[in-house]
Amino acid sequence: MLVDEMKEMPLEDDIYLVAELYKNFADMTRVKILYALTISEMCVNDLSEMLEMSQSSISHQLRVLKQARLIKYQKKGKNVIYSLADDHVKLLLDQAYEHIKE
Amino acid sequence: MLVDEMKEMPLEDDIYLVAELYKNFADMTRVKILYALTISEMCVNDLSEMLEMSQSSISHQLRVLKQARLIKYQKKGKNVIYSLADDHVKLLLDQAYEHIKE
DNA sequence: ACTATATATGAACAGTTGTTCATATGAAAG
DNA sequence: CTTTCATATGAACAACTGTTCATATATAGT
Repeated sequence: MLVDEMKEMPLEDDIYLVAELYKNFADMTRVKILYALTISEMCVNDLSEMLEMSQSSISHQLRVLKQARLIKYQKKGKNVIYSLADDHVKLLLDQAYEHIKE
Repeated sequence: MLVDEMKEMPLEDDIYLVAELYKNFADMTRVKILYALTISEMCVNDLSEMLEMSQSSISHQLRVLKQARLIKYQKKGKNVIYSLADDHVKLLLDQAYEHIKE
């Protein structure tokens, strides 16, 4: 038995944060965007074409992911290049992928 | 560079499953239930009291988690004892916890 | 300054979700 | 077999979410 095994509930605030984090992954469009960005950083239009979805829809969802700090962006001329905020994001995707493939 | 690094989008169906999986974790009540069950298996009334929520609400959410195969149950007299389906579930919780604590 | 291109944003709307309330089911005890 | 306790379920409703459409902002090129 591991010493650090959990035997108590986490704090309400932490549970809130966990649920909020997972909400970002609870929609196909956002998961697609995140997967796309694991392949390569991309501008809004690239994402829009690659995922065959309206620019507006992509843009709205990018805002959600941005606010959750799962992605970051950098302006380049007329474009805005989005990329994953860190490796943790891919880890979360991979973990889910493993789960559904078991 | 890792050999198995992803350079393609997963299939639409797999993305759907990933999003569906994460939906289960995208609600505080369900996350609370799952955390509670990492501590110990429990009947509906235990959960209801522990989380200070109505029996009906807990029962509805247990159904969702059951359908997602994240929990299993076993009847014991008048009670129904719920427990986590497998270790993977705790892993998914832990991963999120790490993320919010970084 | 004007035009074209890229992105962001707000309102509106439909679809989904989580809770409550009332009630049903089911099992055990008397 | 009736009562009690534990759980499940359905309808109703409010809140939330994701898309579309229209429009705003911003940058680059002419």
